[in-house]
Amino acid sequence: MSVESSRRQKQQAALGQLLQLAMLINEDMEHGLGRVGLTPSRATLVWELLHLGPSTQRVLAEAIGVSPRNVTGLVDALVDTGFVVREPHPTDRRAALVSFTEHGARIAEQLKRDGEQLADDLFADMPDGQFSALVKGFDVLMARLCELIAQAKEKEAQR
Amino acid sequence: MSVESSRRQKQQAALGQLLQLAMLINEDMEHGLGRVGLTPSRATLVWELLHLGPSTQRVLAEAIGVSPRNVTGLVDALVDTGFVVREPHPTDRRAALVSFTEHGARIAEQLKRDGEQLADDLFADMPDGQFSALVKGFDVLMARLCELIAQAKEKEAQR
DNA sequence: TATTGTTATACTCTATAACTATA
DNA sequence: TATAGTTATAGAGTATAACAATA
Repeated sequence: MSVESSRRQKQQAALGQLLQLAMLINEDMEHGLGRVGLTPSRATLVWELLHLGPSTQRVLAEAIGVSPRNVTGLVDALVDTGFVVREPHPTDRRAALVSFTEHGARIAEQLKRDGEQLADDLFADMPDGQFSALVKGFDVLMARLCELIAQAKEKEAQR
Repeated sequence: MSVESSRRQKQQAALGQLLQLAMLINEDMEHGLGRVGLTPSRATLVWELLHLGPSTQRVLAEAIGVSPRNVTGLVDALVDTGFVVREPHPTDRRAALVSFTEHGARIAEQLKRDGEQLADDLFADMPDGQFSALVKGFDVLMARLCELIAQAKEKEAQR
């Protein structure tokens, strides 16, 4: 077995680990969401609403990258479960402004704290040097990945 | 701003980066799957079938972690699109053996090669030292995460 | 009696297209 | 004419429960 093939195998193991890590974190977060009565998609909307403030569904659709029709369903569900309300837009009678109920605002803040807690749980015990090396690796991977995606898009556009 | 709070912020940024990295990789893979006519769930079944060889639906259900009913739908779809066939089980007349068509086997092998290619694209340019540090970070994170999940499970079991 | 896979039913997320009310 | 959000329709993934055929 050559040195190159060994590195290859390590690279595949690394990709596998990265994917598994992501899967486990997602499952963990999803589990936490379920405990407060949110699904991942609804939580994404709640998250955006926390950062945007009261917004039209159109704005929310663009923020979370789904169709306007889809947002109707997510907002319907969040209204039914008491997280948000639709209010009339002050100047545009076609539009509705989505904003938090008290309960929704409380849960949104809790999601924020939960995220902070998770980051702390994952990284707090890591020595500074190891942590910086990991972040540096993330940076490099992200840059490389964006490069790959841009290349792929270019190729597709040529067709 | 204290040193501690700065580290906190970096930790959150790191978690955000990890999640975004995972999201981008998943989107990229999903895009590739779409090009060969597979959805993520169906591809997971194809992937398991590649590693298990011809299997009953029950075995597949446990391998991919979904209900037997769900596997029925996935196999139906993969039969309709020409990736797999159901064959009678040689000794158990209740069960069906799912196995690849020629086309399915070819695509499954291609998925494997695509994964290898992606790992190469992502990591090949990384110096050995940086790569090892990154893998070490993944190891530590994975261990920490499994610890956290185990703790959470224990707490839930107490209720 | 237990197991394999099905039918029946339901919920979530997603999309496009056609339509209504309003700009 | 364009935009905001809806109804209508469709497809994918997921689940539980009841039931068939077979072990």
